[in-house]
Amino acid sequence: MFQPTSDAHDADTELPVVRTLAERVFHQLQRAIVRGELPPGTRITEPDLSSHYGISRGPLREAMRRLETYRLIERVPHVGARVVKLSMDELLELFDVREALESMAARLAAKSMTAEEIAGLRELLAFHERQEDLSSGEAYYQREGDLDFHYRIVQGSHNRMLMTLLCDDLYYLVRLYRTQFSAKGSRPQRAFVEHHRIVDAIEAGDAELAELLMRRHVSASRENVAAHYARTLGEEASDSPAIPRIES
Amino acid sequence: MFQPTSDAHDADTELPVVRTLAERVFHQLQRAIVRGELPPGTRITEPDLSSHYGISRGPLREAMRRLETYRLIERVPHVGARVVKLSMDELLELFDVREALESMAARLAAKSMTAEEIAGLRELLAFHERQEDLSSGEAYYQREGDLDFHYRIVQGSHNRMLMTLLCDDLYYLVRLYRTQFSAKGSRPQRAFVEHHRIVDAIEAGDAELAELLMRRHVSASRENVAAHYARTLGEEASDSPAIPRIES
DNA sequence: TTTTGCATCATTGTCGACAATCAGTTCCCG
DNA sequence: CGGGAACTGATTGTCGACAATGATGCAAAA
Repeated sequence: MFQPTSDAHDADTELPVVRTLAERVFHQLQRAIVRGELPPGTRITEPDLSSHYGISRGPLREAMRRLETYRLIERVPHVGARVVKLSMDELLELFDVREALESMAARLAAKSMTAEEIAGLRELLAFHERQEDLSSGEAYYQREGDLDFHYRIVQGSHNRMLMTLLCDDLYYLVRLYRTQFSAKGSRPQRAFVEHHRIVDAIEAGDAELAELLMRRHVSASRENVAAHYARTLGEEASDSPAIPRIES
Repeated sequence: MFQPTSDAHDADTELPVVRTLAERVFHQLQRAIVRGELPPGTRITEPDLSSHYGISRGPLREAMRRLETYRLIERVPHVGARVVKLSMDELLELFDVREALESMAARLAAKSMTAEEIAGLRELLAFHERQEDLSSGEAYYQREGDLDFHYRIVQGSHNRMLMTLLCDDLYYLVRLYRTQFSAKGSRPQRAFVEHHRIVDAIEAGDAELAELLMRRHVSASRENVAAHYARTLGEEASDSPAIPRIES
């Protein structure tokens, strides 16, 4: 049911097992939305999409229904659907939810993670550090690698409901936010340190500490985004969207 | 979009505004499942249900898709769907998720709740106490009133994403668990006291305390369920896994 | 007797067409 | 000239039928 592999965010590049048309077009649409090919607010009409993807409206409606549950589109009966338009308020709300769920995940991970999983986590961090050393570019790291880290922690909680909520339901929303606000990490070094501290606590089996650190980690990220947004909101009084910096 | 009224659990008795057949049959099926009229594990076939409700398979499939997102049924492509079968492990997982989300909700509620909302909360508690005094039956309280309290706290967080997750996504799962495991409230008095303490903290604007109390409240409920389950499991000489202890 | 292969069948997936509803426009009336 | 009601066009909701897939049972062979 779940595929606790490390490369969950590749689920849209290498199409997983797709047994039905609706599933295929769902993944295609999801990828298009997350990548920004379908800009937020775009109105989605069933005839257009069905002809574009070469399928009938039946499977397309099922795909759209799934997109709705992932909160990537919003539908109104008899009116239509449009790609979700994200506001800064909602982004901050998402951070609160992540803080609650991911800190719980860290607590559970400290008690449930196996030695192999912890080793893989350390390896992941080392890999990311090498990446940063080489290209000094935190672009890839910030965009995907960081999510990989959080993703593994959640998997390590061994709580399937938590995994579903965070990795299936909220994961693509986080990615969408990053593309929409063109997130660039503004504090990769501190994030690296915090990641290491969290792994330390998990390895020591210190659930309390792991939870606290993860909580601060997500909270600091939230404050970073909020502060940057308030700053950019100072000079601009127009409708030009602010470009906040999002990290982890 | 949201209806932050106090009687959310009546959403299935008094049908809300239903603009489409799929919505109507969705609510009917949801109600049937939560009430236990469709026992867990029941295989659901589209032709049967479509003829039973007098609609075609199109809207029925849409209703089933929504039920799937609410985790009330499980579908497998080309195989079929069945009413979700709940295990004790999953129930405990649900408690962990609730502990994380509802404690966050209490924290936010302590900072965001209006005086009117707090007054309504106190009124709700007083009403429940009178109910208990009158019939000395914690049946209604345990089954619905308690959820009402938690529901209002979540609404008081003023975090729409949190509200959606807890009240829309997980709410009916909680109710289903209660009917399936025939939850008997074994500690109504303590729950009452804890509820009052939580409201006190919220009224004082003490976010930290409100969060901690809610966390302990949910955790205690979890331990209560786990202990009761372990006790009833005593006669069975199974390899019952140890119930992990969660401290707050 | 057990196992394997096949055939049948029920159920789900998909499609095209029709009906109901809504948004935008135009026309009429005050 | 402005406001409101009806019209038009498009889009969504619904339906029945066909195709594809997986499950079930039987029969034949080892």
